[in-house]
Amino acid sequence: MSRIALVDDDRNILTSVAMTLEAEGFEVETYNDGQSAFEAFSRRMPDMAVLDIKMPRMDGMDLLQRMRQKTSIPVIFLTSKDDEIDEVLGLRMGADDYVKKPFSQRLLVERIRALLRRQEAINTGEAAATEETRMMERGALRMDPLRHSVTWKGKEVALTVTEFLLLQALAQRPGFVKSRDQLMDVAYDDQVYVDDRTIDSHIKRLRKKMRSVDDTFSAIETLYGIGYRYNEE
Amino acid sequence: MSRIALVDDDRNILTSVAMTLEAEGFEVETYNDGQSAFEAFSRRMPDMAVLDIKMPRMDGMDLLQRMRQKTSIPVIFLTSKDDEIDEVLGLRMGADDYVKKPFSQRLLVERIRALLRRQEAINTGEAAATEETRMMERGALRMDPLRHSVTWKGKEVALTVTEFLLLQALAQRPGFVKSRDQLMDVAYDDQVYVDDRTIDSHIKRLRKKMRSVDDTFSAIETLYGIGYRYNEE
DNA sequence: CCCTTAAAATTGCTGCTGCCTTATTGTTTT
DNA sequence: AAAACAATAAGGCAGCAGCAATTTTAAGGG
Repeated sequence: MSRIALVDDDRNILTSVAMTLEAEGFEVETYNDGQSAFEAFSRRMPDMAVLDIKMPRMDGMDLLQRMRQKTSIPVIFLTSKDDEIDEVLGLRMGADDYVKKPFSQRLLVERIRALLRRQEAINTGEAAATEETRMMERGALRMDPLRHSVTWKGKEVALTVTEFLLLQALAQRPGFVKSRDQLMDVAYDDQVYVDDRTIDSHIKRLRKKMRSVDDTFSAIETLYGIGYRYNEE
Repeated sequence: MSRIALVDDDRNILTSVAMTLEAEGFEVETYNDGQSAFEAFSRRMPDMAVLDIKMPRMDGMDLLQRMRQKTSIPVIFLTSKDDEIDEVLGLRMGADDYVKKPFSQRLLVERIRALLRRQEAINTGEAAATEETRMMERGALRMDPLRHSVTWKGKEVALTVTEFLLLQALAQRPGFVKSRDQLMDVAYDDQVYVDDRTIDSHIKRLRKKMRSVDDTFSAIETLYGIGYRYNEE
């Protein structure tokens, strides 16, 4: 069974997440800071590591950098601020995934499983089908529901949860209209009513973000009186 | 079966809520503005009314005021801004309840049912036990989960959902400590992790709001290293 | 083709949340 | 006691969501 190292300065995260992971059948070791984790790793390397970015003594970035000189085990970052995410994504510093705080433990477990599966596939020489199958590609749009990451015309676009859900619903069937009501159903729990114009607001912000990548083509079209439609170019 | 009048300028609310209420077995009539509702009411009065505050031609406040000259049927206001709520509460203008937008239809149905029950009890001369049974009283604190309203030392205090849940959990057992973990369980879905300090933040804001009513006594006590405790005076 | 009206886009604002930083308070050690 | 350490409080900030107000765009009727 896989041994997972958990490094975070918040003891509450450590114990709580550790319990969850152990319940899921993983073997877990926990560390309060990068320094002590690093020392332990030099004695015995875990199968994968979950690191908080911000920590006393040695932060997640430093730790990863030093780890990478010795090993290539999968690493997941825990991040709280958006600029930290940018750093993880932008610098391509060797992290395999990241999870934004506050996070659901269910999600973290999913990610861990996904990475371990991929690792397994690599080790046995299989094609890593997991990532490919979950990706959604529609024209120049690539969405990864698991990682919650979106690429538009090759560039990473940071979407909020609501924006992501709406875009996903629209892109699911390019060329078909979706009414605001249908879009609400996707983005909200049943029974919760929000204003029609609120959907418009989210579409507005979506368009703005996509426009910042390419302002010559608008993928989300308005059907006057009906709703919205996603078009491939 | 009860006839309910629904008055709102947003057609989406009208149709959506009307459908729900009809599915719940109510007889529903809808109006786009206060003026037409008023005219209809003068012909035949419904058993109860749900009014949007802000409307063209005649707004909910005006409508209610005119209605009150003829009838005392239960009225629920739909409000979106906090100052509107203050108005409803502060002016005591004869509304029986209010629901904040965005609202869940389930909640609205609950409120309607509650008011109709109370009305029924009044008509038949029974004691209206509904409100009393659902109220929670702990010392100078009164909490009404259904209305989501809180009174501290006689004064209305506006709490957010999270604050309400935390205070409710604490006040449930005066004199007993609750750890941050326990409080998290109350306020958050299972599996979602938030920082310990975030609980502190909510407690901070709770205290601040309660302090603005009375700054000589603090009902929420800190147990160093343990958690928080609610004390009756 | 212009005018009217309805729908949608945009801008801007507010409330809630979560976390960070700094200051304070409480606890333990010496 | 005083110092060292840990936990908490206070203030403040940024992201997100939802809505309102205003402007712009589209549709339909003369």
